Amino acid sequence: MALAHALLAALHQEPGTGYELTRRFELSMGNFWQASHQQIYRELGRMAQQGWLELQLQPQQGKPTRKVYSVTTEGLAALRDWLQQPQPPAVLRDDLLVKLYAGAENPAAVQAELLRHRALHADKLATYQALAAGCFACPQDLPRAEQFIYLTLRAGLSYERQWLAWCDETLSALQELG
Amino acid sequence: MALAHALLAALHQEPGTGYELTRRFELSMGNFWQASHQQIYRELGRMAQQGWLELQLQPQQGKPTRKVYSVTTEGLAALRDWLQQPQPPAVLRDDLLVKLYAGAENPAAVQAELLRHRALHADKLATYQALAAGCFACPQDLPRAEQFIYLTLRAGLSYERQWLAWCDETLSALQELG
DNA sequence: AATACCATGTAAAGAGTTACATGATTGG
DNA sequence: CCAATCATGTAACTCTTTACATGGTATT
Repeated sequence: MALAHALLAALHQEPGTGYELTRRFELSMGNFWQASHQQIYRELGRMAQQGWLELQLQPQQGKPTRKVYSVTTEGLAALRDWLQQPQPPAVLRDDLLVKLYAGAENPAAVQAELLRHRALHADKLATYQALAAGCFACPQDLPRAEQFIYLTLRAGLSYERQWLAWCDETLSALQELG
Repeated sequence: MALAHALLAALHQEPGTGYELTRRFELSMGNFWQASHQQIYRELGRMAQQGWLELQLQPQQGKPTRKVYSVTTEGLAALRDWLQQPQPPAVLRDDLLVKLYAGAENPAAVQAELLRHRALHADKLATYQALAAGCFACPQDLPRAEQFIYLTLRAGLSYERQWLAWCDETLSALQELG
């Protein structure tokens, strides 16, 4: 049920529609949680039924009615309750490392894939750095709640930097292996 | 279908039973792939039906028959084929970061959870370091295929070291936030 | 006597992915 | 005119988790 809690956290920060949440899960939250619009719409429906969210309809001309969700008192209580429950660390399931494990079968293919991933991580890192320099230029001046959000961005930076460094280290090890 | 490929990689390194694979997925491979025994037994059955694995039965007295799986020529071909196909980087879905995102609702709870995770990461790091010092003391003397496996262990080390450092950094940021 | 380990599975529920589907508006 | 963006959803499928189930052996 963690998608539900991620949605609670997002909607508690600011109410929004399924579509907007999909965007947010691609940008700021996408850093540590990924969800497709199908998942989000389904989950929002469930959560509204459960009483965690309330729905405000905003009809528009020529467009589907906007369904703006916001967190109810029960929803906030559920979020607070969940914050106190210990959770195991995220599980890692990484194709690239499976490939490296069997890398002796085709070192060139693995090397190519490492280079590709290196580029993807470098891109993400650049995106996060731009975000940090832009919206979070002076973190100590931010409202309190946003300082916590800034700390999640720092996690993204640290995560991408680590993979980038590991790709480089591994590529040179492969060079030496020949 | 990536569990299938992780199993191919594991069984290509050395044939084994579902139970043994479950152990291996807890130890060396658990570093980058996690799978429960239920998943593993089911997937092994499917893969055998598909012709990727062959099965050798070793009856035992007083115990269930051991079912030792090994990779067939088709299985190896499937693994080699998969090695060449580009794959997106692993997705991260981390409860802890969702909690931090909503951390303003209960900073103390988040701090406690960070400390708990810090300890878990420190434990894992120690386990990997012991493995590196033990089985992989002289990596350059290892057989070629195991040098690739060693590189996946280095990923685990890097990953845990990064989370540990991030936990520390974030904990001191929380101190300052008060 | 109890716990842990070996060794295998089934069933059901929950979460996530992929494909399909619609229709207006805006920018190049 | 085509592609992208806004905005919503359904259906089918796959993958993962949790719970249930059995039974012998070894250790404390």
